[in-house]
Amino acid sequence: MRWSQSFIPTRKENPREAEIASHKYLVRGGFIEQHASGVYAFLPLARKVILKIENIIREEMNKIGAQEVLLPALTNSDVWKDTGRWESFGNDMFRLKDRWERELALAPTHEEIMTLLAKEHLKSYRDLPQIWYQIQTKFRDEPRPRGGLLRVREFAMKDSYSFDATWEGLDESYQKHKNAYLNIFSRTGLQVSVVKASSGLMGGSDSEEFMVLSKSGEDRIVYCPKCGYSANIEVAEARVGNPFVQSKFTKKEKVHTPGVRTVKEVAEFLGIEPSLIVKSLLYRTQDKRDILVLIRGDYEVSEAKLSKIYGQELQLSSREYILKKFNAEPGFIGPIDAPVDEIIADESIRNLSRFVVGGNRNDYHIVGVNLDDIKINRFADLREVREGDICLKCGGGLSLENAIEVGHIFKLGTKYSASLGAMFTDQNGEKKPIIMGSYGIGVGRIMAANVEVNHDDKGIIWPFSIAPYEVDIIEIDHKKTEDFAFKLYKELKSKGYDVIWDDRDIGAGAKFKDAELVGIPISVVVSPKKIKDGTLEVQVRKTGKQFDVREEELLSQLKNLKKEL
RNA sequence: CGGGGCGUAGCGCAGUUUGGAUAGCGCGCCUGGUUCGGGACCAGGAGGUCGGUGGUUCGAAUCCACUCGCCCCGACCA
Repeated sequence: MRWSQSFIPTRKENPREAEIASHKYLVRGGFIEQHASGVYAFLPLARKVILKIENIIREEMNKIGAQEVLLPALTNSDVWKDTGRWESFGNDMFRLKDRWERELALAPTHEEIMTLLAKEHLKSYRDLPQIWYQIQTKFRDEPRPRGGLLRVREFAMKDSYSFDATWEGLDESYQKHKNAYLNIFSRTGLQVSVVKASSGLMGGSDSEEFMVLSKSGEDRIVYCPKCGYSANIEVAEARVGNPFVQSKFTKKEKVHTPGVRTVKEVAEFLGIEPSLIVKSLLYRTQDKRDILVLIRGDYEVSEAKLSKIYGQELQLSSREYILKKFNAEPGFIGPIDAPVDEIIADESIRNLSRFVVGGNRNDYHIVGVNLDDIKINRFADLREVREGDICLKCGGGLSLENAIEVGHIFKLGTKYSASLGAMFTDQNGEKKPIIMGSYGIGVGRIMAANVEVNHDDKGIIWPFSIAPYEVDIIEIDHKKTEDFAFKLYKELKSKGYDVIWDDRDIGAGAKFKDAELVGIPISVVVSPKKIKDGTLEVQVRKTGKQFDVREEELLSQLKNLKKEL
């Protein structure tokens, strides 16, 4: 391709709305253009990158025997109602009506549609196992799109689904996907951590996420540098830092604590550690039960864990509601004689004694409290793991890191097959629900995460495998070297390189800047002076190295560079 | 949905506090010329419903109300 004829609208300045590197550079480099919040147009360069990523995905999926399909994005509401997700997806699902007022949805994912297809055709254990996948646009009405391509409302996803007759078969299909995913991410130039994850709306048992460590990521993962344990913070488990503590108070009594309502203030006021305070938080379930959550003062409640325990979203109660219910400010509520339906306590308070709780009356706390003084309905792990907590597996100290989720695999089991009646007949003539798995990859996120991880202050640094072009032929003075450059261009193309020829009649500086911004791995500079001596200059984007090569050595040099990049 | 911010030429911004005449600047774009190894220079030029609607006023980019859109921080997910 000639640059002069390409549609590559690069810009000198950062777009107003972009804050993170991938967003800035993808817009500045002329890859993407925003159309609406969380909706982007993909211009030629981005399209090329995406196609390269998709092809790598296809190769790896086909390698494990998966077959590509393409299902509708516009779907009938019935299927969603059958599995209950018409309700549970809530506002995240784009819904619409046709001219006959029939309800439709733009599919946010395809478990239902795939399962229906399986139901129609997979009738016998002889038809199993199967793996079907597609690369398709999904629609989710995200509450808050952000970070350019990191969180959008319309996005390409590779989603695959496995259908097995046995649980062992599911394990195998799952493992195949895991291996394929590791290949895909490594081939697209990403280092990923595989972490235990919450299965959320998908349901099912095991699930793991593929995470790219990046400060722009909106997920947080916990990992143990010693033994390699890693998990999404939503499900991460750990032992508390200092497990047994007893306060200086020797008997239970009410003390006046005027105006001190936060844990920090109470700790300072009473002269004790925050870990000796038991924090009480009031939550409300969807079915309107009041749950008092108790947790050690130096920890935060994980609402993800809480929701999992109750199987529904819990809402932290408002100040107004607490005032009405307790006749006290939120900072002063406590578990003793609390007017609630249930008291649930985090494991972190199990070993405490003579601790401090709210007095359920403004400006009062109760000190010297023991667990016997409280009627706790149950204990559970409700804590959000903190930096420095202790690894359950090896006793090492845990670390926290931000990450971008680029893939997620689930063992679904029979949730969808059972509710939609996708049954097969086994060898004994028994009808059983098909055992399923579902596996997703965010295609656009691979692109964005790549830029997050691979960039410098000049622009993007693509890995060779997914670069929009592999080689950029840069002419210093187009008028003088056009014939030479054209020959070189044809030659490199004939050797299979994806090459762009910067034949524009503009200053060399601008061409270098564009090449760096757009992130083409290798530039070959054609200078009128140097070609007289039979040399060309090679510039390597990643290392910043520049060196001259003899014309006849160019191809072998490129071959070597290709291996490294 | 709660909190914070923004909307002025294709892009990035100033002007709004304290209302006033032809709404500015840089980049980009067009024409001519000189240049040609790190976003060139000179000369000339085009380009605006000041997000929208309604109001206040002799007069609104500027004040008021409503509204639309976008970004960032918190609860979901690829």
